[in-house]
Amino acid sequence: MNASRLTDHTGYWMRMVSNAVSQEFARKVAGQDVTVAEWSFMRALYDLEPVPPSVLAEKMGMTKGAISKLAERLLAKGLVVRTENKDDKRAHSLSLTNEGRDKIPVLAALADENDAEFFDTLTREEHETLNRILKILAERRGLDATPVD
Amino acid sequence: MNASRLTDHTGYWMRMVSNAVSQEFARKVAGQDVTVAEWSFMRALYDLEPVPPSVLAEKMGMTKGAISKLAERLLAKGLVVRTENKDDKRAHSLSLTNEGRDKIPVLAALADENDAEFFDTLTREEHETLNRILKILAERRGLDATPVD
DNA sequence: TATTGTTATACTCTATAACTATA
DNA sequence: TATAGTTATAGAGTATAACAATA
Repeated sequence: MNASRLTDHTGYWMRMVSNAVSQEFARKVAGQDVTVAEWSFMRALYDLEPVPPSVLAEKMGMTKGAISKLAERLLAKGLVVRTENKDDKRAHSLSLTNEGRDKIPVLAALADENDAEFFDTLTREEHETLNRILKILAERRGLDATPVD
Repeated sequence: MNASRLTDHTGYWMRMVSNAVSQEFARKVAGQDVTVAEWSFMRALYDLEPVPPSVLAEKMGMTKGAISKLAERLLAKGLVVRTENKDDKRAHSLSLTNEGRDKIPVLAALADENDAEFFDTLTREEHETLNRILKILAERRGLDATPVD
């Protein structure tokens, strides 16, 4: 085990790059009064709504406690609503409000901008390969990779 | 801007995957009484020691305040030492202690294990491509990609 | 004055575990 | 008893900004 072997950990470099990307993106969405985790939550809702918190937790790789806390904040911001389940009073579903849904394209544009800033340095082929690999990895972990189109 | 376009954000998927990898790795290194950020810090030191905190901050994409806090914790654990700079009494350098250096191969083995768990699902070529791309991205951001060998 | 680094403060993110309400 | 979800608590990670010491 020599020094150069140590640099070969994919998880290490992925964390390094991902943190840089997310930190910069956090700055961008702060102007919209939204955090990165909130964007992620809203993006997932956009595909899945109406969805119970338990399913969202599974799809996002988070605990239900974490989802609950995030949901509460988005509820307070008026971006998300709860809908009661008539069959089971313990359960409910989460959806975007109109205000929340209207914010999606704005935030997506910022995400595009941020992606460009970091990934346009890659060739088109490299970028596509990276996307493909990331989706494979997400899918294998049961994270919410939308069905192959 | 339709729904399917929204799934194409590289940053989104990278964060999803990176968080899953780091969370699992955190569980693994917890048994060594080390956090993921501490491992990252120690790995960087392994390549750069002795190094002033300011340089480490730059190489790791963190603020000097964050480095200071991490360094203090590793100092308390006996894994890192400070060395005074005789020319400039404001400055100092950080290095691993023998105990810290001995821990590196143990932690690196856990990182290998964790990488295998997540990335062995890829073909060898895909894995190598991913590594190459991540290093390109890290380098362009001035993060401490060790010199090309 | 400028620079190196620390400290104080605050907030996000997340987990674990205890709890509540309903089934 | 089991399940859906919330709440309480705690700690990691990080930033910003004020500060101290030295240059």
